[in-house]
Amino acid sequence: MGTTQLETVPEPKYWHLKTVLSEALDSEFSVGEILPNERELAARFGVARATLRQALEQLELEGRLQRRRGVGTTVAPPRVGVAVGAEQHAWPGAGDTVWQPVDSTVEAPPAAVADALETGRNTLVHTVRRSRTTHGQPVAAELLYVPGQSVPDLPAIETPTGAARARAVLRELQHLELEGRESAVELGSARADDAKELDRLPGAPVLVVTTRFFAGRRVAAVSVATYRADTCRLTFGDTGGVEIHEGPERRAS
Amino acid sequence: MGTTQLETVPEPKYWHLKTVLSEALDSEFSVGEILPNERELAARFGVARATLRQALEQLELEGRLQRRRGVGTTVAPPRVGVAVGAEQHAWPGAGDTVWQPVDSTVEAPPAAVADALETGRNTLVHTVRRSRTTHGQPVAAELLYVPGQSVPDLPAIETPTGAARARAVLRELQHLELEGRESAVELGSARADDAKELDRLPGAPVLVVTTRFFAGRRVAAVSVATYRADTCRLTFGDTGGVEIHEGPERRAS
DNA sequence: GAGTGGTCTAGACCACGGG
DNA sequence: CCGTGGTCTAGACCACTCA
Repeated sequence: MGTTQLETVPEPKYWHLKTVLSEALDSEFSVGEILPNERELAARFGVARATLRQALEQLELEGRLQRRRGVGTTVAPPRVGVAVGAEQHAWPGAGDTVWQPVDSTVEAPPAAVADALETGRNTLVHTVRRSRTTHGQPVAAELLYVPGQSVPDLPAIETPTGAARARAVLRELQHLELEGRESAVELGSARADDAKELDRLPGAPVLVVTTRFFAGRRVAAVSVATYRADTCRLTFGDTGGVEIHEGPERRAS
Repeated sequence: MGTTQLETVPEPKYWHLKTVLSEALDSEFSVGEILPNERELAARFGVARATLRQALEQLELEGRLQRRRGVGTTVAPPRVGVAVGAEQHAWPGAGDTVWQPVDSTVEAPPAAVADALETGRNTLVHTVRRSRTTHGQPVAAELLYVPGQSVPDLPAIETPTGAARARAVLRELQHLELEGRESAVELGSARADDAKELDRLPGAPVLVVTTRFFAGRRVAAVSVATYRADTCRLTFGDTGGVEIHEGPERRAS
């Protein structure tokens, strides 16, 4: 008896490091500032570089830091709020300024999308690639899947090039009456193509927003949008597209 | 000349590993099955354990695997869709079956919440802790912040114990006419208390849903709900709370 | 070419769960 | 107790950016 053994929970080093760094970021650094490099930080805290990196990874995941190979680690600006699923009854691309059509093809969608579209697994559909930027930074890459039935007049006006074709598909889509939409958000990791468009490395954490558009009692289109999880806060609600809040918002510690 | 140098992109080992494992999961394993332990897997693939772990981490992030210390690595079931922000005009706790009141206190909210509430930084508010489970598994932990003005009759009926007090606050809230709500989703990492409630380690990836409830042209309450990012898919839309889809949904490879 | 973050190794020990 | 995943180390080399 006597060995009361308080504090039986030895906090992992990287967790403690993260806390210390987080407080230092709040008090001693300003947005955009470059931190000392990893080798020096590790030495300064008396830990192995791998351990320090574990702490940095967490802070990057939380949107506090931004790391770039060959450049360094900088203090990230607060996450930007991006409106998602506003304009409940507007088709994508209707007078859109935030999304830029990039390309368009005809191909067989991945199985999960085919299921959501309720078409057969091997049915060809139109695809439209779009990218979204805010404040000059890429924040999202989207792939929109449109079954041929949803744009019956398209083949007649077959346009050759990528972006123009994309716009044509979006234009045809406006002819349908949109009845509703359903969205889901989940965590994913960036595929190689998305990563490139988002200016991140493959495997970077992303928020995947899957939306089903309903028209004529059918699923008229499916969109899979990939948002940078480190820089974005997705906003929903009755705001009509207005961003909820701006400023130094931080989660409770 | 002659050294045409195709494939100048040496794919990282862990990335390739992830792909190989992912395909193996699809074809050779079924949900709940236990994988060989990390040391054996690493040996089998001829890589260091740390490298293998990097691949496993990614797969866990994508909800394909579940790892538990002292137990092993198992194949995760498909993510469960949880409805968020349905019933646009219902207060939290109105005949709720998915959320369980846990506790309630009076305290000063964190700065970010105080800002969202538009109360002063040091104003005391009621807090209500709730937890959400699906299929017997904990999926979310919520902290609801309610300024005293929103529940003016509460002090008179001061109830002592935690869960009962939580229910009392929620009941008082129903008296207000809810005008709308705004939600935002972002990636975070679980704090120690949330992690415990979610049966995860601290730092585990979570989807943080911040909701502002409006009544009487004011922000009447703010909710910060923390969902397990590995097991959850958050659904929004005109579904009235019905889950969007069930089944073997997988993102495009 | 110098300096950064990204990948990888081969070890060690620890915390936890279950028999 | 044993086996599991979680943490940590001290190195090495690679890929990228920029002057």
